[in-house]
Amino acid sequence: IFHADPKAPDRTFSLAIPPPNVTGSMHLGHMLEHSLIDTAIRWRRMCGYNTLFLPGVDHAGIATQMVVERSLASEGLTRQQIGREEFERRVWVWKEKYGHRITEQMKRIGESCDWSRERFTLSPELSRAVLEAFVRLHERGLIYRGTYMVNWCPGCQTALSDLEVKHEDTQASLWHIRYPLKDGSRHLVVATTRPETMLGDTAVAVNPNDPRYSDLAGTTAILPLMNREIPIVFDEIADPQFGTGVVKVTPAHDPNDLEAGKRHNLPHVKVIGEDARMTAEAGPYAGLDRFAARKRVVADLEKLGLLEKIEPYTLAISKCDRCGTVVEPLVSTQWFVKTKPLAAKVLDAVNSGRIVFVPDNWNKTFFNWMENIRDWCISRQLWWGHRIPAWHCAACREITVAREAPAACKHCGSARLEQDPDVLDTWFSSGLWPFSTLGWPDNTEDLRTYYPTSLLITGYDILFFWAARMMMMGLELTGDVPFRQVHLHTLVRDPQRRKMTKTKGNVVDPLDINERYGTDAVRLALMGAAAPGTDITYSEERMMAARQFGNKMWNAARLILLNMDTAGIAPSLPEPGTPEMLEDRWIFSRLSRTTASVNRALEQHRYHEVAEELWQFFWHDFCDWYLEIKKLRLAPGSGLTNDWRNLLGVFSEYLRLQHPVMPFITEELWHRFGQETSIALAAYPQAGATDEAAEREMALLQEMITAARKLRADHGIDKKLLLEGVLYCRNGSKSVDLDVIEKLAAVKLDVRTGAAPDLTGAVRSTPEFDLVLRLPEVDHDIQRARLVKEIEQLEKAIADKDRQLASEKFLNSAPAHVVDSLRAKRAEQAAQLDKSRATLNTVR
RNA sequence: GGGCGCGUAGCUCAGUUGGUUAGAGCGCCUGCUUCACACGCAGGAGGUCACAGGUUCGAGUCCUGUCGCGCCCACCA
Repeated sequence: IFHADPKAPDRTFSLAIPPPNVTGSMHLGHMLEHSLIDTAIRWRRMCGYNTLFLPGVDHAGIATQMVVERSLASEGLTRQQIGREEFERRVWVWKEKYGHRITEQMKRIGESCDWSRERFTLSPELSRAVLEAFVRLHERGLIYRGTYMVNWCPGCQTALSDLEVKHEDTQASLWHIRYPLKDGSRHLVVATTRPETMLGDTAVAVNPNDPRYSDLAGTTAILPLMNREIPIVFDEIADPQFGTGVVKVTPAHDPNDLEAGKRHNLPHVKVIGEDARMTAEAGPYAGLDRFAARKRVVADLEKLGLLEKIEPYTLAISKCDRCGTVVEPLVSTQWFVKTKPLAAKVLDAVNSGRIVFVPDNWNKTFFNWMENIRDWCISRQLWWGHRIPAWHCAACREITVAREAPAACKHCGSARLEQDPDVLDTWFSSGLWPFSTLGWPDNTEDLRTYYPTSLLITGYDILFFWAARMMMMGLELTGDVPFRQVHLHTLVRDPQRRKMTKTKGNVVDPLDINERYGTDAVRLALMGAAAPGTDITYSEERMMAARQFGNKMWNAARLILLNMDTAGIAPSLPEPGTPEMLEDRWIFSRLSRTTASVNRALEQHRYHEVAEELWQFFWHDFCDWYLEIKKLRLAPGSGLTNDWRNLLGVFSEYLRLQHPVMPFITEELWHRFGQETSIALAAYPQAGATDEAAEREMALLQEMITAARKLRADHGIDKKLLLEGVLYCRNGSKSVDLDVIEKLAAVKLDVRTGAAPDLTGAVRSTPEFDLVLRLPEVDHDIQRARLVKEIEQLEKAIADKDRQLASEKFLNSAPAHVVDSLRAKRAEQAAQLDKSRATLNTVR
């Protein structure tokens, strides 16, 4: 999140950077953030600017650091002794090695020492904000505690929110099991993908409108293996179209069954425990792992002849996002946030345009999610994080929620209180980030100045986890939006286009990439590839290309500095002079266009266009043409001439324009050109006027030079060999800068007005000019081949236009400017075609 | 099951509201160790824009369908 300080927009800059490991996936944003951290540190060191670092919320990251500290302690070392770099290296290694198994590790370590959980939280300011947010939401009835079906991860040993559960299509089986009726008359067949849960069945359901089973009212079935009598109930839960139309009801292990159970007052039999093993309720299966129990149940049913059939079945299996363990739905008592009222505020904010997504690809998905949002389970049974500020009374079993540990139970006055052992979902505190970092709940100067923030930049993969929660929390707790715009950037994928995640191990270390290619090159490469809406495939080639660009900038700067020295000018960036020469008028016009495009692209968050425009301008306009021409003008000992002022003016503006993309090289060059203060403080360029006449004239000049080079290249003539020739200009020769053409094309030309009387020899003809060169030897085959190809292309282009121009409908319905420009282009091409044909005839 | 997106040069990708001969980088071919840069310069080859229809004077761009690929969301046994 960038805050522009409204009090001093040109002096102050502040930057809030979330830690790179919040989700474990590799973002474009993370890579850019790393370079921003570099930049910010540099700025602060350099000029003492108001660069504000705000605390992040990476609990797992902090926990990892704790583990490393702990392992150091066992070696008798401290963090200070080994130094920051070595410490960070070890943290990285540890993360690589253990990744998602952090919970397990933390528990082991936590049990073996006396660390209190509070040590795992971050800043006291953040803890206070979390506490305050929880208490206020609780007071408003937006946080409640209840017993519901939750997603339980046996790997992490904690409850999860819906978002932390990922669905994966898997080839599984559908087991059809016979449940005999109590009277022994027949049996019902139920289908299930989780046969072990049958041990917890408390009913069998059929659809009330299903004629096949209308005679079953009031009857009971015998639950196989457990030999328990269970009622047969009529409920919509059974779909007559699916399978046999009979469904087993397991209220303790399935959300739908839980609802059905409520409707029919069915008991809950919890046969799978938090450890993923069968409970005592599972009778003979108690103690077995759930998957082992599944095998045993199936085998036992088989033995009893109660297994009707096994069908292959594709099902979306639920797995824990963090550790990949198959999630078990369990009835459990947890804390929840009531999300509907919060979501309503968010929907209103987005609908009314107070929050805008850029690009808007995700609008539809976002609305869909918000409209169908379910309550958010926020309690976690982890070993780090913010403790829930709730105290359980041992006397009356009631709960007291308070900002500070209460001395007595609010309900019965007992002092036998114990704090809830659970901690909060990390995204709960993350959701407070935009304002907790500014001093909330206090009404601080920072909060008044910077809130709401202007822009959130984040990856779409945490849109719901983070952005949506910040909106809900912000609107509820501060009454205003946390940010006005959300730019959802793309993800960087690995070369096989897979998402980069720590669990897959296909991540790259941004610091390492920065080291290898240079931070600026990495930024340029990523920005150039970051077209909104589609992901970036990580490509080393792109990094290398961007590095070459950096070198090109560096070398161009060297050229300028060397020549300044020769000219007797101290390194400086003076105000631009008067554009008198064609190349000056042209480059200023091109620069204006580039500046306009870049500013527009920045506003629209089209960063790839920024990178491309800047690349194109610098390499192919500034270096290839402008500097090549200016080199001819610069004289030793000249002092600061108008030529120099123009050159330096353009260069200076370019550096400022490029600075957000490549902060380091531009800053460095800025200082090498004698600037005292940071380039970041210089005004960002705004577009000036364009000069279309200059652009046209320059295009003609370029065409003349290219024509000469092509003739030379076609005939394989040594570049250094000076060629003589004649240039016939249709509209006179006054504006032709002969010197430039001669130098850049290594030719010596007579310039005449009018058309060439004779097109024999090595000739390039255009409607504007004929260039005839005297070559040692003219290869007519080459000449002919080129002309024939040219003629073919022109004929096709003209034929296409003629077809359009012959159509009444086109002439009547197309806008005038389209018709006009088509006619003009046709005339031009026809003229060129005539010239080419005439030349071809002479070659024949 | 619902939603979003992709398929354009050998490779990686641009192409904002439909409008002149569809672009870039890398790679490839030819020639250059010219005093900023061989991480470079000059020139060049290479595309029936996945396929089939449709709308339109005009489609890479809009619509429909097909094929292939990817992502997000989803408690149907």
